Amino acid sequence: MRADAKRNYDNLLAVARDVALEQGADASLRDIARRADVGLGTLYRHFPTREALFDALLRESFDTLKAQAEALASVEAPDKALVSWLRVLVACANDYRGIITLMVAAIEDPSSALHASCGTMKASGARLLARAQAEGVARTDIDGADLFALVGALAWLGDQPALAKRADHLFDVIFSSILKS
Amino acid sequence: MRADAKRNYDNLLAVARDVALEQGADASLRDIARRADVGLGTLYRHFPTREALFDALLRESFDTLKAQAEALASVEAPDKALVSWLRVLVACANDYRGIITLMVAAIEDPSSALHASCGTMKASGARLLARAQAEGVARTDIDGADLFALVGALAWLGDQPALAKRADHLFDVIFSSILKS
DNA sequence: ACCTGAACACCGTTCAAGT
DNA sequence: ACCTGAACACCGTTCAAGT
Repeated sequence: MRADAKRNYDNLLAVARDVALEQGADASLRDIARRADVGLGTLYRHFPTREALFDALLRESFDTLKAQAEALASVEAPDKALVSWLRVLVACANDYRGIITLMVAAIEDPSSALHASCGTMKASGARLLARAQAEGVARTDIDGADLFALVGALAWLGDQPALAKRADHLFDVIFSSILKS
Repeated sequence: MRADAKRNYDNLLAVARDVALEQGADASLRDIARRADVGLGTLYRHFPTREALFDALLRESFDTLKAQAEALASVEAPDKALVSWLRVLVACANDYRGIITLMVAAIEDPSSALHASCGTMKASGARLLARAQAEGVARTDIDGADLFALVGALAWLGDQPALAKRADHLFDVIFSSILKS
């Protein structure tokens, strides 16, 4: 990548982070380009879709979550491992209001730039769930897809100003019933 | 209301229903006016906000739900009454994809045209929940606001194409843990 | 009273023209 | 290679002008 292109890319990402943190996942791309002092086409060149932009914004979080899932799978008690990992996942989704909707849509859309990352998250969760189930500490009538859906629902709660304050409590309500330890 | 105005109102509502059933709660108002062969200002005259339009579209459902809640409160077993009423509420919300987001926002916004209706729904649910709790068949660590939030989360699941098929199952998972019958 | 549609200030997305 | 911004086809919302 040419030096000026690299500079634009980094600047764009930094500005997008600021804007998206305050305006959420459907922030105006035009506004981002404007604040980054860059032509709109430059934004589209670096991030052909909104999903590509958010995948870049969440890159670190996704990588960390994947590593954490692997680490937790061997050390912690299976129920604690699952719940604490899910808590982090939901928190990451809540960083960008509305991103969870893009993420769930990405699951069934292989052409989405978020598809791979979301597949990884889903698989990591499914593994932690399977271990908890195998050890008899999680109910067995849900699977990895159900778990991802529940994460989506809880992240959505955290995105709604009117409901956000209940999100943590409802997380406990729901997972206390899924785990039977 | 003048005869021509009444005709416009009814027509607008009918067209809006069709469009919203297929496009969801953020259907284009311009498109609705266009399909109703009416000026955009006429739509705004009859329905000053999107919320006002959807409150009108959901009027019957809201009234029916309120009546059902009252009827169920005296005949059915408290746990069955609660769950079956909630199922209908979620189904109504799922009629218009995305309407649940407007509804939850309306709770904390007294100026929303959906505020009253949502308050009524929340109160109806809270009453059924309180009865179930009083009779010892529902866990007591959630309140009416939590219940409404759970309904929102489940309705949101039903709105997501990638998750909708799991919504019914997760409804059961969640409420089987809230009711202890 | 009621209706119309132009006007305004925004979007997302594309692409010819520039360096 | 990369960048720019005008162009296009849309929005929601308001409001002067018409009947």
